[in-house]
Amino acid sequence: MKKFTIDDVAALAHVSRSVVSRVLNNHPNVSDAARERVQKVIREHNYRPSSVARSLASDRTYELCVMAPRRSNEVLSSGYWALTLLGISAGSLQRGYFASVSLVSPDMKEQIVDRITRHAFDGYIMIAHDVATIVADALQDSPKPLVLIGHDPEFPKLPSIDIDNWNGGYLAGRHLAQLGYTSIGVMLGPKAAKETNDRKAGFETALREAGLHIRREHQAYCHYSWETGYIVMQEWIASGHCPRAIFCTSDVKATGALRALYEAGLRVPEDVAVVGFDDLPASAYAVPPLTTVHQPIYEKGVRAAHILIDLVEGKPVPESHLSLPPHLVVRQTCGGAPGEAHPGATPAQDQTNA
Amino acid sequence: MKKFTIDDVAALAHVSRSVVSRVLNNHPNVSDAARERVQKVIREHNYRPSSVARSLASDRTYELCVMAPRRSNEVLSSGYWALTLLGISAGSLQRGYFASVSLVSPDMKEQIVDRITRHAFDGYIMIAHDVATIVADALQDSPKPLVLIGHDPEFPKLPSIDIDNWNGGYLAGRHLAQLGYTSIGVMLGPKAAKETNDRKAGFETALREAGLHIRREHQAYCHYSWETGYIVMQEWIASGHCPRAIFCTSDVKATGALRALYEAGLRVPEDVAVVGFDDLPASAYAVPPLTTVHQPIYEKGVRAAHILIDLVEGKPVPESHLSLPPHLVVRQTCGGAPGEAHPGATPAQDQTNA
DNA sequence: GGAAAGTTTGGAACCGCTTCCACCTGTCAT
DNA sequence: ATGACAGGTGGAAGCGGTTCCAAACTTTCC
Repeated sequence: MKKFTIDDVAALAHVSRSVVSRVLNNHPNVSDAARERVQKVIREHNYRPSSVARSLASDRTYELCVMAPRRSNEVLSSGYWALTLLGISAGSLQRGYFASVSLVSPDMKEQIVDRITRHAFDGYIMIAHDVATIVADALQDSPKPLVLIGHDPEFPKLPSIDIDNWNGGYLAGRHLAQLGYTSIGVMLGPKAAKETNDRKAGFETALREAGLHIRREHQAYCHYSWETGYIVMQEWIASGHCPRAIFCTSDVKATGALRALYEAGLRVPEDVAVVGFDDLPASAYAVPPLTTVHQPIYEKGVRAAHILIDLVEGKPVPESHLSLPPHLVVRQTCGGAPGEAHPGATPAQDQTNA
Repeated sequence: MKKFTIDDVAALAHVSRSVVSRVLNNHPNVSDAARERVQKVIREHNYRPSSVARSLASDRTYELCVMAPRRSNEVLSSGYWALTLLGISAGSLQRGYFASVSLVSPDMKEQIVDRITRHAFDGYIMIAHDVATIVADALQDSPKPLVLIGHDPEFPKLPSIDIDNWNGGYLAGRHLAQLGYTSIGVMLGPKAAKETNDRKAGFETALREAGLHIRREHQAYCHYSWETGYIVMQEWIASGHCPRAIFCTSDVKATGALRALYEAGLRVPEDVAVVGFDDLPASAYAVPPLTTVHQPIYEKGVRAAHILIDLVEGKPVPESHLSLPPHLVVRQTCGGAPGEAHPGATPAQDQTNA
């Protein structure tokens, strides 16, 4: 069956294909009569212009490429990733673009780079910096714009969006200090990451303000995964001098720690208090529901999409490094004032409403 | 800056563009000398053919469209979705295709359908049937193949891949019955879904074989979400005759139930035993670690991709409704023989190794 | 009434690739 | 020698749109 093309529409509407094209693209200079005839034909035959042909001619694809790390399945299945993508996708759709994901891993580099550089996208979003290092060389002389989710000092010129990690750490530290905990441990992220150091610095500042400090052995650097949280916690418990409260720089690690505490027969928060970071949708349903630092994951995605599209369309982008504020969500893993309600009893719903 | 095109390559290699095209597509009839010259130029100038132009000329895009429900964020952030996508993406990549996701929701129907029908994809994969109902009319006369993840009697002619849900339910029922539980409740999925009924039938068969049955009030139909699991469990607890063991047809609901039990001061499994369904990566880190029916989510994705690509390439597809076997993963929410190790101590890793 | 300006139109080039076809070699059997 | 046939090559016609340009048709205004 022959495809129904713009020429068919033109013929049936008794106009030239130029007119049809103008109708398709909302150009002003089309007479009402012609416009109506064309629209009627389009409607009746359910005609859709080929995006491929259109892209070739106009050098615009309206496709955005989001590159996410393929990494361990924790990152993906924790919900962080899905929520980010959901945000990007929603933001793109609002502006008439589509976001499509490429899972990037070092071993697939060839294929990914190949695809990415084939002029099929109007712009790129990278979730997490390690993606950046993988594809950086392939993209560095790309004429297409690129935005990063998460600041990365290695790529100072790339527009990026992140949260105020220092403040996030500070909120966690102040909460623990205010509740009177003094023996405090911290499970950080990868040592090299900027966000790790920011969260750590904010956290330590809060403790210092309360006259506290963290013992060397209560400080661990580890990946974002359930397993590492679980293992580190087990080690602390086994060591005999387990901290009374811990700050995990991700909910996933906190969840792993929760399991280790449960298996060791320790109660949360009576024996050990826990505060996480991220406020993943699942964290409201942890046992006990997790007190954590909320970051607007979904919104980061939406904003990243808008920034990128502004760049694509040549609009001025005010700030090149945008920072969103985190906030503390108090649930049940830190105890707190007796009689205090559990503000986290209902999971945060804000993220899907946008 | 002018783009570097096939004609530039041709000129530099002193051949016609036909020859370059043949080299690009591994056509046999090219002399070794010419092939080498072309490849050299390609390498030196880092030339990449435009996928857009190529698609227009060949009517093949090597892009697969995967449609996932936009729905509530639970589905997305539970990991089920991400794992499926990961599988599809891996399966596609193996065959030289790319999978890109469209989040489908009724309110976005216009835009989604518009995009989907613009001849930009070689084929489609639908995750979950409700997606199918949204876009079904738009896609029904599409010449491109389509595969479904999850059987759906409404679309009998569509190739699909699923697990043996009946058997999954049976495994859960038998486990509970063997452990000696007699007062058993069940949280099912949406009433209309085929998988709900299959799991229910298998579960009930196992109970019947043990001479057991489920009381009317211990049977609830609800969405896949933490919240509904939480609420239903709370209601059962409040009713005064809470079942001694429950089967939740998704881990997400089971996790919600776990929180309700925790908050009511009930111990798992001592007071109430819980068995889930899915074996999401997070479930190994639930408190307590969740006993559940494992389904090969990642593999379903891989297989779906392969089936679709076979269809795209005109290869014969042996079975049109493929079923994969589930299996039981015993962890700590059901109790069990004393002294029995916890097989779930380490989370299932198989899914990412493929 | 006619020039100037604005609106609407169709023709044609072009985007970068694939693919059909005709043509030109050289090899081999007759 | 002559023909048949294979491998290798370049020319040219698409694929389905956008966009520039000039022509034709209106309207406005002196």
